[in-house]
Amino acid sequence: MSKPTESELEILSLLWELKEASVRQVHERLAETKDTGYTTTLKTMQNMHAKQMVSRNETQRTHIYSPATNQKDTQKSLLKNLVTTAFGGSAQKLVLQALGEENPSKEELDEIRAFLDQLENKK
Amino acid sequence: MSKPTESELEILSLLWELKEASVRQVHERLAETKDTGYTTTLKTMQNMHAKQMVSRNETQRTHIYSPATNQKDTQKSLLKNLVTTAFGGSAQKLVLQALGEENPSKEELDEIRAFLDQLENKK
DNA sequence: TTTTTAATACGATTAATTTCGTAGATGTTT
DNA sequence: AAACATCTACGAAATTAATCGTATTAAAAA
Repeated sequence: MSKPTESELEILSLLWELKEASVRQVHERLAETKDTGYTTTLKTMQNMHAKQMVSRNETQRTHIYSPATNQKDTQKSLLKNLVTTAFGGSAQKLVLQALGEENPSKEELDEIRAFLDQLENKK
Repeated sequence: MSKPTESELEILSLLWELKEASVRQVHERLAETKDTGYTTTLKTMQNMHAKQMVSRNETQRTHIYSPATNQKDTQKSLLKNLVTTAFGGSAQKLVLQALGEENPSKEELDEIRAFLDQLENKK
């Protein structure tokens, strides 16, 4: 399963959120931040379908797309890629940097602590 | 400051590590994992220089390059980009996912805990 | 001093990605 | 039914990124 391009990832991300959507729906969301034509979105989604990155229901004239790639796996590989290319291979550094930027709430901090404990117990 | 391409990031990353290096030195490191010609590396580094992504000392025949973009800032913007495109805007999710993958040592876990405490005290 | 080695510059090519126009089909409205 | 709107398909242009070949110059070795 090949790495999604930047444009593909934008769309994939929307599909993860929406679970399923028509080209029109995706396009309208994209249009909020981007200024490209409808057929551009269509073509990109067709490409994604050809690559089996999304599946689609063709029983209606308006096709309905849904993600075919697991969100977790994709996130995992993108993260791994970022860690090796930008963080010298240290996920630790990435985590600290991300935490520093996020300004997390007390609840989020506790959630992370709980997760850390859980990881530690596994050893 | 524009986003580095994939190839540029590989080089930038090496320069962050080495502080400064000639094209030859960078190329030899790249050659460990990649199979492209010397002039490809050279050209990419020249492009980076044109974009002011790196600076170089030209007093010697062999130019010495160093990063001109701050590592932290670049990491920050790449992280932000990944969070919005792949993690639906939630840095929290990214952190948990990264931790889950990393299988961190006890020491690293403690270091993260210390950092969390520090963040909490700031509130 | 001649030859060889190692560097930069730079254009050109190839490859990948993004974008869009147009044709044709199928619904929808009047 | 005619006009209009909304789809998909598909090719092709435009843009961006990556790769390399060749010319030239400078240093090092013979």
